[in-house]
Amino acid sequence: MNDIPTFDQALAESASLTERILEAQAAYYERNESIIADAEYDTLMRRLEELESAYPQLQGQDSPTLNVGGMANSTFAPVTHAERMMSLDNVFSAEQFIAWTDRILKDSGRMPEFLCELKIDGLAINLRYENGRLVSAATRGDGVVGEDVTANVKTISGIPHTLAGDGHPPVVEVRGEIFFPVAAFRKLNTELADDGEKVFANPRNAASGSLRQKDATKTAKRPLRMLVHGIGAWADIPVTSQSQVYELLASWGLPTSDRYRAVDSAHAALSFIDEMGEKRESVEHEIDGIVIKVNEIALQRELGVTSRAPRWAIAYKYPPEQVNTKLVDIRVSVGRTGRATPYAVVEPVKVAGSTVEYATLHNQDVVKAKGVLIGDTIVIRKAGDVIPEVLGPVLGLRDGSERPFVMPTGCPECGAALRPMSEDDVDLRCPNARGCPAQVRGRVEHIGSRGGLDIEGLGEVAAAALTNHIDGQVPPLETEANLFALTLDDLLAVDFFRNKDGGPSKAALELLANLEVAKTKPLWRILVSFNIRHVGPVAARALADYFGSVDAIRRASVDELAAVDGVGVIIVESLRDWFSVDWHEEIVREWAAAGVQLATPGHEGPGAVTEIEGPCSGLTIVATGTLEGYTRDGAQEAIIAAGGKPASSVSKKTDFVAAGPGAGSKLTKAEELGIPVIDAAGFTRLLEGGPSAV
DNA sequence: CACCCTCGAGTTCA
DNA sequence: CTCGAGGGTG
Repeated sequence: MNDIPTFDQALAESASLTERILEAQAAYYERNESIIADAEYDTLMRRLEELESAYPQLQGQDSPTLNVGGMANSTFAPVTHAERMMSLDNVFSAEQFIAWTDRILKDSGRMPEFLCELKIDGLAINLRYENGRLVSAATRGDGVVGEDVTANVKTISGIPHTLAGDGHPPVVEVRGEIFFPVAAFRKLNTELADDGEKVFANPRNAASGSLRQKDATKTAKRPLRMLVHGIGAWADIPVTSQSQVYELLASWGLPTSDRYRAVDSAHAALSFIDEMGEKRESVEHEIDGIVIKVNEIALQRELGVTSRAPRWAIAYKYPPEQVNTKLVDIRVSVGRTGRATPYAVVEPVKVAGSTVEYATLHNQDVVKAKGVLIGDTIVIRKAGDVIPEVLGPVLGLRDGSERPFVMPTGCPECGAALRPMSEDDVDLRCPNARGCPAQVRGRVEHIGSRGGLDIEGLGEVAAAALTNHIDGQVPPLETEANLFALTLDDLLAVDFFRNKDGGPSKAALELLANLEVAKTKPLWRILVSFNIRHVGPVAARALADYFGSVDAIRRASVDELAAVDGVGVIIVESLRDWFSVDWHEEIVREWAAAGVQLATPGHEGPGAVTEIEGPCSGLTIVATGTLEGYTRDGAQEAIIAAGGKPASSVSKKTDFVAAGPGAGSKLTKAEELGIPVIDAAGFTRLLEGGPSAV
């Protein structure tokens, strides 16, 4: 049975499967009787797993699939909860949420106050206090019977062994969530990986693994945390609202979250949901949604519960960062260096805000390592919230029609035989550097890019228009050698640069004007535009500063080149290789002939570079995020002008990190290393007055 | 020679 | 942003 229904069908089906499985489990574990055959139980379980792998958001933490094997092979003693641990019903959209609030409205006759809180993606735990002393801690299990993890839970800091204050009933059960803080989880995984051990798939698994240690001293070493969010039945509870429950729990010394908000309309609840959705990443624990509860306790009692969930609360589940989609095809693209890169073509799907159609697979080894077949259902996520990444296939959804990817032997664009360029190169490359349209296009685009000559009007589309061979016609550019010799007539031969009336398009005029401007750009940009392997902005700058002209670099000896800071044997080799190719010589010749400035005016010739003296001399500064008043490149230039060194990554050697809104991992790293972080205003002060001005 | 710091290259979508 | 690899340093 491999047919996968739509989300709505899957939702309904998984709910009914879950119910039947839980019933069977309850009968088995509580009353020791089998109400369905083992084989049928297995079938239900497998089907549920299948649905959950197609729609991961269906897998709530109380899903029976997370408790495979039940208590049978557990090393922890079973504990029967005094009161059943309920789960929550889920909604997946604003519409479904409104439908839920409408029902509350209908059932109660008024729109109540709601309490919104984060739904922690951790492990549900029940703490039992007798006369104020913690006597038992148990996992949820199937809701009725859980596992006794008291010894382990007692090692978690922040969980009181004795309740503070008084006024607690003789026996009280407190419900909450144990989680592994995200930052600590990353650190743990790095350490595990360094030691060659298996890493945890996510913080919840890490929490689960850490809690279920036989040896509680191991649990103690893991930085688990807990937040409580509920209290078991208590007939004459001395408070009237859910928010007061939290105050009460906090007054007993229990850890409660401060990220909750009481709202008086469904609309306001949705705002909270949206707001937290955006802040999702900045919370210390993973959240998979928002829990909305009716705040008034009297009304909670009035609304009551169904067999498995209260009617007075609901979980709004965020769309997952990981989604499943179909791998339609694996194709191969060739970049400016000739490298042949396989990429996944997938059925378009929304992930973390944007629709993904393509995802790189890097090279054939990666395709093999990921184990994906064309036709597979695969799991996709956004790495760093931007770049789609294929995680792997959903094996349970294969039906036999999938086929493996075969790396082509020829270049998809020019047909030349692909081969590794050196002996231990895993990448296959198209050897036809001069004639392969894909490579010429890629190089021309690189010349126009921001890191290159920054030519507006020479982007992806224009580069393609200039280099595409259509119906065997010779394009305006055969190689980049002629780029600066382009005339209006050359451009008018291509549709892209013509208006409807046959005249030159705005793009054509813009390109010609900007090519003219580019001719006098700094020497390092020219070097970057040569597309010499291993020579990017930093190496190009070092070379340009030291030698001052293309000619001086070409004539320099190996030793002279290697004397430049940041240039080693590999880069030297690469430079000499480049200059020894005759059609590269032609690029230099033609560009010079077209008036491109191949030397820095006023440069004294090869020699040590005099350091710029400035307020930031000797400082290494990293700029990240959006700094008001600076462009990305502008910030770099400003650092150099002030005598500082702009770096692209944060390390112990970094002196300052200038971070604006949108800063990501570099900011985190800076905080980890205790490096001073400054904002845009501080950055300006630093540039003008040096470190003491900050 | 083993590390750590950087850089280069490829990457997607709005 | 991430990965792999070049360059420099102890």
